[in-house]
Amino acid sequence: MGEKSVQKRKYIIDKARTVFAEKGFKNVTMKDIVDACEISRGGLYLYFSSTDELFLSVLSDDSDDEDTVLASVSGSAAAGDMLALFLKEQKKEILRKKNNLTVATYEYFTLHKAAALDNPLKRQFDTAVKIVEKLIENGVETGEFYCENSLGCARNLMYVVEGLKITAGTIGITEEAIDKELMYVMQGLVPDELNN
Amino acid sequence: MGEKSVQKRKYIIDKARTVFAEKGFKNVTMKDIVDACEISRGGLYLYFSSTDELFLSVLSDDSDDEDTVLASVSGSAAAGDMLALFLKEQKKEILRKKNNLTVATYEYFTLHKAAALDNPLKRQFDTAVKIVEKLIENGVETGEFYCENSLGCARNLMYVVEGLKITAGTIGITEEAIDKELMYVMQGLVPDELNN
Amino acid sequence: MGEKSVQKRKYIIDKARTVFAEKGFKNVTMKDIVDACEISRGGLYLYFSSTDELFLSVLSDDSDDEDTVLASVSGSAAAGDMLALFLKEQKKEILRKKNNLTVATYEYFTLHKAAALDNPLKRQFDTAVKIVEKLIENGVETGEFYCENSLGCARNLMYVVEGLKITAGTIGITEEAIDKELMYVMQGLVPDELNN
Amino acid sequence: MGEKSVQKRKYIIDKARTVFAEKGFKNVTMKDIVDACEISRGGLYLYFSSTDELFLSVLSDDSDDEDTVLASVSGSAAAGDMLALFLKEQKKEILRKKNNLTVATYEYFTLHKAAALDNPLKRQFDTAVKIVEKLIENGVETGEFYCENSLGCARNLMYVVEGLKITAGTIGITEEAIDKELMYVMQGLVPDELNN
DNA sequence: CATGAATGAGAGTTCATTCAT
DNA sequence: GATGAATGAACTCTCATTCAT
Repeated sequence: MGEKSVQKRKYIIDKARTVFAEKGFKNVTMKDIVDACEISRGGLYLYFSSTDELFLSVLSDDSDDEDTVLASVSGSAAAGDMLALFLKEQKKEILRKKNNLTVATYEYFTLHKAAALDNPLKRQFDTAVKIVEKLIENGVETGEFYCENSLGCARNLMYVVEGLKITAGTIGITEEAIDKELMYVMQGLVPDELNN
Repeated sequence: MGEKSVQKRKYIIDKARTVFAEKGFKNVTMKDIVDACEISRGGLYLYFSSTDELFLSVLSDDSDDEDTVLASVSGSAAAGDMLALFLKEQKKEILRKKNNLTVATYEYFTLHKAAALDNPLKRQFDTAVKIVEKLIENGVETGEFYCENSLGCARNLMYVVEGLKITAGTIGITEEAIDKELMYVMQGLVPDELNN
Repeated sequence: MGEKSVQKRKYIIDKARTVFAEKGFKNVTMKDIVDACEISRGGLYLYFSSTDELFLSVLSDDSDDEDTVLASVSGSAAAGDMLALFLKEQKKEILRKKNNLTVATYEYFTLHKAAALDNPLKRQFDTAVKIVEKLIENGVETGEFYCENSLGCARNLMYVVEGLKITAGTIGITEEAIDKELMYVMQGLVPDELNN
Repeated sequence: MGEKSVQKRKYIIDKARTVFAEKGFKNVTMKDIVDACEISRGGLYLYFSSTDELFLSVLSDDSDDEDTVLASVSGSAAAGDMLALFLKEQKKEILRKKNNLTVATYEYFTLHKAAALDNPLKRQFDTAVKIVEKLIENGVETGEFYCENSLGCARNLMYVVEGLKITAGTIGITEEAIDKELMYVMQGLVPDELNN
């Protein structure tokens, strides 16, 4: 096996992300990847031996990106601004047509429920909840937010985001609808006196 | 072609529902259905000529069930009770292991976005929102609920439900978590004086 | 087995002729016949158990028609008129779109060369040659025709007819082209002094 | 896709010609070809994706051979000799058992009448007629032949050849019968004084 | 390391043929 | 006799995977 090229590995993963985003998971064949990468069949197998392995690689590659996002969120700005920033990222993710792995991911983890425990999807969700919780707690301390159950509130927000994601990927959704929905959630956090 | 045996058609649809629930949409082959039904290859084609057609039949067969649910909801009980009943049904749906078509449905409509306009998924979602809206409005009138934006609130609730459904189908979710989440949403509707 | 209905047998043969004429031989399935006849699958098998058997029946049914034609030719009119009449029949056959079994017949006997000896096609061809030969001999006796080798001449004429048939069934041919060709052949029979 | 191995392509075409010659067109399946070539199912599809495509390839491969024949005919020998040579080639073609595509070709163009305009069969026929016409004209000029209508005569000859071909492929025909027939046609071209 | 021709398992689909009614 | 639902064999076609170069 040896070293192969890390660069080429990365290249394949990037191309594969596009393909999975376009076609979901099960619908993608090794041939689709080979065509998208314009490499040889055998060449692909040198790096990945199945769409399963490839998809997981795309997913963990994505986690890196997310970590970056989360890092940027955990700065020291006002809690409200930071939550707004976080939601803006989520909105971008929801609307993203290209490279949107939502449905592919759902598909993949339907086919592989067994691995559900250390499921990247779960980790991702849990991390996001924790971050939102933190942000809300900060906001409550500074008086920007009012919330008696920051964990419940954070979880609620993330379920709404999940709902928006899957809706966007299947039924379709307009930007306005997303804005309206996220606004609605945010307003639940604002103290009544400020709300008026 | 005639309708052949309506009974057998129904039988195939029922078996197929189980298969789709287990394997999603794209992962299901006509052979899977044939095996599940214990009929011949040709026999299946007598009734359905593709997994597409079969899946849509499963879906519309399901709609019947839903209508029943909705009918039961439109009784004349107290708004709060009726919303609770509605959410209980949703919870049942979210938790359902066998015959849960959530992911298969999402998969199907990812592969067939073109038909998005008269998308059963959309119709289903919109109907649910309308019903919840009505229930909330009733509750507000009787003083059971407090809500300034019943449509927004209804939509929020349904996005949460969607989020719970897809989470259950992929990451997995416990009954308690669902209860907690639905409770959280309900409490947002209860007037403050009653909440304490 | 018993008697079945001679009438229905005839009905099936007639419908089948149309189908074979449209689609050739190998391309025709029992289902095609069933559809054309609007009878049941089982019903067809009561009368014919394969397309082979059915096709042969169509063919021998045709022979009856031909005998009629030949009978009409063997009247006592002038040889020239009778040959003209015969060629007119051949032309009709060549041009016939519906119920033209030429290619189907060729196909059938390609697939069943073994049975070539008592091949209806051969019998048909030989009979036609004999008739033309007779007609020419009559014409020579009455001075209408000039021909030193009536058998060769008859055979030549029938090969031309075969060539025209297959050309019509594949490349396609215009009525004028047929007329021109048959005329050319006829003129070869007319004594020089009359030809000018 | 590239051309893969030209050699193998040629190999497949050669094997396929034998199969089509034996079984006609419609009766041939991709599996028949696979078996004849002793290659894998998938392997065949690498080169040809249907019996249609394969058959046309066999046909155009044949055209090359024909061009050679025609070239050899357009030499500068005496017209009579050249026509004799041409007919000898035709006779070889008529008698050829192995690799005789006559019936398969007729079958193919019966099933694909639509494409009749640029029909190779028609092109082939028309070319042959033109060549014979030229040969006859040359012969008339040198006094070897007598013929008032060289085009009509050429066409007649080619219809006879077509008739002989299809007869050979279905009913069957002896070499003597072909000789007799071709001789008959040739004699029609020889001036009377020489004929005696 | 990289290539891409080749393989063969397996999915989709059609149809001749049977058989209970 | 007649029906047509049901069967299963056979065909088309695709793709993951291998391997000689």
